[in-house]
Amino acid sequence: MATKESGEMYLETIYILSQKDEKVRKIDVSKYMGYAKPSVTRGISLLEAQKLVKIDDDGNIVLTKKGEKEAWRIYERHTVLTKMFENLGVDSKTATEDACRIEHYISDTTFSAIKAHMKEYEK
Amino acid sequence: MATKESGEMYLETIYILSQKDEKVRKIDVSKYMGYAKPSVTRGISLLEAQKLVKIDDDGNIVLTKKGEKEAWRIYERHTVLTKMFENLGVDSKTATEDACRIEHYISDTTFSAIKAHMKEYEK
DNA sequence: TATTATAGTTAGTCTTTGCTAACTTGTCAA
DNA sequence: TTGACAAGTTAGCAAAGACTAACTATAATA
Repeated sequence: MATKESGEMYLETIYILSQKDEKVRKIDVSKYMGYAKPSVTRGISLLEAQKLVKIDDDGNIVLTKKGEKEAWRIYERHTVLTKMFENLGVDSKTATEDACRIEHYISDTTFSAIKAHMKEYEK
Repeated sequence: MATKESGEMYLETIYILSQKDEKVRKIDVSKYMGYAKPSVTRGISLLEAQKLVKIDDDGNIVLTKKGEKEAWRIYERHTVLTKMFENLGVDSKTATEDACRIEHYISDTTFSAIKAHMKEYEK
């Protein structure tokens, strides 16, 4: 899983957009992330090279099994971290922003510990 | 405080080394961080330009008031985050590694919330 | 004093990841 | 059919931040 921050953001965006809309094109990613079209072209092509997404015949971006798994991994970090920060009293906006930055840097070990703690806390 | 990850790591390293040894030179930073000497030369010169450190007549790196404050800010994040992860059951090594990556990305707001929570928890 | 090792610098390279400019392609309407 | 617009690509630039190679300068020792 050598995906780094930039790639992870593209992946997460594709994941989020495909929850909302059935079809995701590069222009959607471009608009959502606020990146120029050529940046997206390249960003996505790197994901393609890693077999994380493919482009179907109509030009839609489709997550592969592997991509889906990885995207979920990041998205889960995002939601759990956001929740944790909110539980600590941080406002929604800041909690999301921080989660969005930190999600790329937390190890599996630490994330598991956080998740376990949250589960406990929920009770 | 527009210092970013790389600069923050140099600053934190200087801070840590100056706790241990009275004098800190670039070569010490180089060895501690595992970076090549020219990288350190430039890294430190960027800190100088921001008035975060200065080089005294003997070539020692000295934190300015501003640098000291900023270094402490980062170091505190480091220690508090490490402690938090350890409290959640994460092993020392992983806790430190994660803290070290995350310390650069956490907002003041969220960090304050974490600190408050830890203080509560200590009781 | 001359030699040598260590610290530090200069110059220039590489990778990542954003950008703009300008082109191509495909669709839809006048 | 032609014109125009939107999506996407190609080519090349820029900044950050690491690197190596090779130089200089300082300091200690034979």
